[in-house]
Amino acid sequence: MEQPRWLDDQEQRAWRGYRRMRRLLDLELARELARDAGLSEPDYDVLSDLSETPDQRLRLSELADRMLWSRSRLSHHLTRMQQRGLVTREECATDGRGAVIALTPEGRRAIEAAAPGHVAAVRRHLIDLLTPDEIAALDALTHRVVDHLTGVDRAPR
Amino acid sequence: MEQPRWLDDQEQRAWRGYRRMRRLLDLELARELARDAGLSEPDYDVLSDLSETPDQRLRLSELADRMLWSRSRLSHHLTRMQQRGLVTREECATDGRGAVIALTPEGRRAIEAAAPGHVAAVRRHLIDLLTPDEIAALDALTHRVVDHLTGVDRAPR
DNA sequence: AGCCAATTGATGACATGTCAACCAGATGGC
DNA sequence: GCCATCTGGTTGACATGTCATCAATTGGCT
Repeated sequence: MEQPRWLDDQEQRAWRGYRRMRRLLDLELARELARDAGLSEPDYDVLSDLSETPDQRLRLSELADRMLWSRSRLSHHLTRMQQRGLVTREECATDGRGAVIALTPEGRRAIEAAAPGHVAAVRRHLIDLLTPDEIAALDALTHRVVDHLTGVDRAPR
Repeated sequence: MEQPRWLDDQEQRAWRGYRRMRRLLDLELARELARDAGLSEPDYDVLSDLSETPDQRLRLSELADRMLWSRSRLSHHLTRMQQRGLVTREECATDGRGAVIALTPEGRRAIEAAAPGHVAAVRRHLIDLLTPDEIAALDALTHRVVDHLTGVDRAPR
């Protein structure tokens, strides 16, 4: 922390823009999702990830890793979703400790009902506002940052 | 929601990359901030916005608007920060209902101690990983989305 | 086989965020 | 000047997220 290298104007604008977009986009997507489908974004993410697996079911840890959630958070959230009948917990055949999370028919119905509207909202408020170049840039840049951040964990630092 | 126009591969990658970056970057910045300065990101944001005003003080609503927070959230958070001695609430001279939030010397010390490290982290994990073109693209694109989202509120829809 | 460290997932205590209800002070019409 | 209404901010109840801890298993090692 010798001499701070502050952000220049351009960098500052990009950083602030990012944070502002982040917040507003989140609010709007969450609002529409709740209004149109009765789901929160976390609900949607869980259902979405589950529905993408071949068997509609995943080990809790596997799901948590994909979502970048702590097991604790996921466990808590699942008990809530379970009470609403969206998912179930099953025993794991190969590991006595394990919990296998499965989509219920109701959960499947919920995600199928929610998805088109949600995708449309993502388009309306983000994707369709960008040029192809910008989408490509976003793809490249975000993945570079992600790679860096996941690399950091392994590195000794 | 007639026929959903799904995201194509490129769009999908950009969208997922964005969400992943969002999450990882947040975790890492929050982690370093807590470790190095004993502040949460919300703490930092409040202190930062306050410290940027000429007088180190702002009306609660004004602050809430800048931060895109609800008044309620800000009020709750301020009582916590107040208990830690980082900010104070003062009466407003021109409006008997009003609350003016001011940085304490301690709050000022906290933000000044935290800022260099935080900026460095933002550089290390984001800004310095991007090309100038990408930073410019990020600036342009985020502001376009922000403008769209803030315009939406006014529009009848 | 038997032991022990590591892993899985659940749980309780607590921090944080949201929502609706509320109160006091401001405002505007009459 | 008075009342209805609006606005700024606070509050309490509740939803959600984090953290530390715990019990049950597992798996490596001898």
